[in-house]
Amino acid sequence: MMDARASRAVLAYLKALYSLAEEPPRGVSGGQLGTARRVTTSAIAERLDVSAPSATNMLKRLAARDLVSYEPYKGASLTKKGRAVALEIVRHHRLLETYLVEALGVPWEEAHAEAEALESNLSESVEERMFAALGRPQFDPHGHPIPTRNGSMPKTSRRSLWDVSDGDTARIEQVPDSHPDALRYLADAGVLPGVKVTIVNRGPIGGPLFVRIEDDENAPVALSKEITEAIWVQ
Amino acid sequence: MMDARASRAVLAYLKALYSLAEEPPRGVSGGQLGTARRVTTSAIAERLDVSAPSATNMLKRLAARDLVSYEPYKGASLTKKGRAVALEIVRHHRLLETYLVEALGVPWEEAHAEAEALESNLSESVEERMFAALGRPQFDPHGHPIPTRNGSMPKTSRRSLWDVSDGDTARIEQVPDSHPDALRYLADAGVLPGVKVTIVNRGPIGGPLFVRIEDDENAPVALSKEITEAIWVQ
DNA sequence: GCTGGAAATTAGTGAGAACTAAATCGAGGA
DNA sequence: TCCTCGATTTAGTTCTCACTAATTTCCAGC
Repeated sequence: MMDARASRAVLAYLKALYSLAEEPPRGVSGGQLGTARRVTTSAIAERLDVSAPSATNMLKRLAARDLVSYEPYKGASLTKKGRAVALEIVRHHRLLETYLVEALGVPWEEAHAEAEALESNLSESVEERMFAALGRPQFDPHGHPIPTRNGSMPKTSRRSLWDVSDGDTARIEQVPDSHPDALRYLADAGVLPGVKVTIVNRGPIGGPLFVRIEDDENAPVALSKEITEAIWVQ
Repeated sequence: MMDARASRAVLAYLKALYSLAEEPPRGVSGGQLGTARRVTTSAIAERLDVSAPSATNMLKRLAARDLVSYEPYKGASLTKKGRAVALEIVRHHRLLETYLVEALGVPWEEAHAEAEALESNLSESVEERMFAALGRPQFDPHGHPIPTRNGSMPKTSRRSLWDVSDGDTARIEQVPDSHPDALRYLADAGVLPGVKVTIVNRGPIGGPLFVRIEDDENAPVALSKEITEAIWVQ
C-alpha cells in the first residue's frame, strides 16, 4: 500500500532529527550548510522526553520507511524524503506561531506550545491561506526562518549573543521559542528580534551578561550564559 | 477534575454519540429537548466508518471512563461528563469552521474537513481568541448552533425543508456540513442559511423538490428528498 | 412459544508507540 | 592491551484502537 500518512509521533521525531542535525549549532563560525550531522539516539530521546529504547525503536521504523538513514550504535540522519517532511512540519509550525501571534494576539511565549499542538493537522490549503494573510513572511515572531514550500531556508546568522565582545553592539536576530518563562522574561526586558543591544559587561566565568537595550533608559538586563548562547545576532 | 486528555479517537466517538443522540431528528414536531436517545452500536460504527466490534470495544472503554453509559445489547448514551466533552468538541469544530470561512476564506464545503482535522488540538485559549475575533457568533456558516462555553445551545428550528408545503415560503436556517459535493451544489444554487425560498412543486413520490430562491431570476433549483430532509427551515 | 436472521458481543490478531529490565557495544583510561 | 562504564540495543510488556471470524442475544413473525 501507499506510504501511510505520517502520524503525530513520526512527525515529532522527524522534526527533532531536523533541529538536532541541521539547526545552527552554537559557535561562531559558519560551518558548511547542508552538512547533516548524525544524531545520537539519546539526543533524540532527551529532546522528545521519551526513553532511549523508544527512540531506537522508532528510528528503526523510520528507517524502514526510508525517512531516516540509521546505523545501529552510530546514530541517524534524515534522508532526502525525511528532510522534506521535516521541513514541511517546521514550516507549519513557524507559520502557525506567526499567525497565532499576529492575527490572534496569542502571547509569543504561548505560541510555541499552541503551534505544536496544531501543526500536524494543518492542511496545505489552510497553510497557504495563512501564509498569504500574513504577507508571505520569511521569519516567525522569534526570528526563526520559515522554510519555503520548496524547502529552501532564508539565510540567518550563526553568531550567538554570548560571542559578542563587551562594549560591542549587535542586532537580535532570533531567540529560542520553547521556554515560556525565558521568553516572558525576554519580552519584558525588551530583548526581541530586530532590537539592537550593547554588551555592558559580564560576570566572572559563565556569569551573566549585562546588556543595554537601545533606546531604553532602564538598567541593563542580566542574561545567563545559557540563554545568550541560544540567542542569535547579526 | 478533567480526566486525562481524551484522544482523537475518543473525541470522535463522543462527537458521534452526541450528534446521533441529541441532534434534531428529522420530522416535524419538536419532541422534548434534552432527551438523550440511546444510540445503537451499529449506528456509531456506521457514522465513524469502523466495524461494529470496534465500536463495542470503544463503548466499553468509554463506559469505564464514565463518559458514556452503556448496557450490552442496548446501546449507549452520553453521561453528563461525556456530554460536556462532546459539547466542547462541537464548539471547537463549529468555531473553527466559522473562523476558517470568515477569516481565512476557506470555501465552506472544505471547512468541515479542515475543522475536523484541527478540532481535537484546539486549546481553550486559542478558541476564546477566535470566538472574540469573530464577534462571539452563535451560528456557524452552515447555520448550526455553536454551543456556549457552559454548554447551552442557541435554539433552532426542527422543521425540514421537505416538510414545507408546495407554494409556501420558508427561510433556510441550516444545511448539513459534511457533504462537500452537496454543499458546493447548494452554494452555487444560492441555498444558504438566511435565504428565503419558495416551494414551486415537487416530483412524484420522493421526487425532487423544486424551489425558487428569493430575488433570483433563474429557474427553480431541483433538490432531492434526502437533502431537503437535512435542511432545516423557519 | 418457537425460530431464523439481524444486531451485537466475544475471541483472537495486528500495528503503532510507549515503557522497564537486561544484555551488549565501543571508546577512553590504566 | 584490556577493562570498565556510559550509550545503545534487545527482550518482553502494556495500552490504544483497529480488524476478521465465531458466537450469542434479541426480536419479529409464525
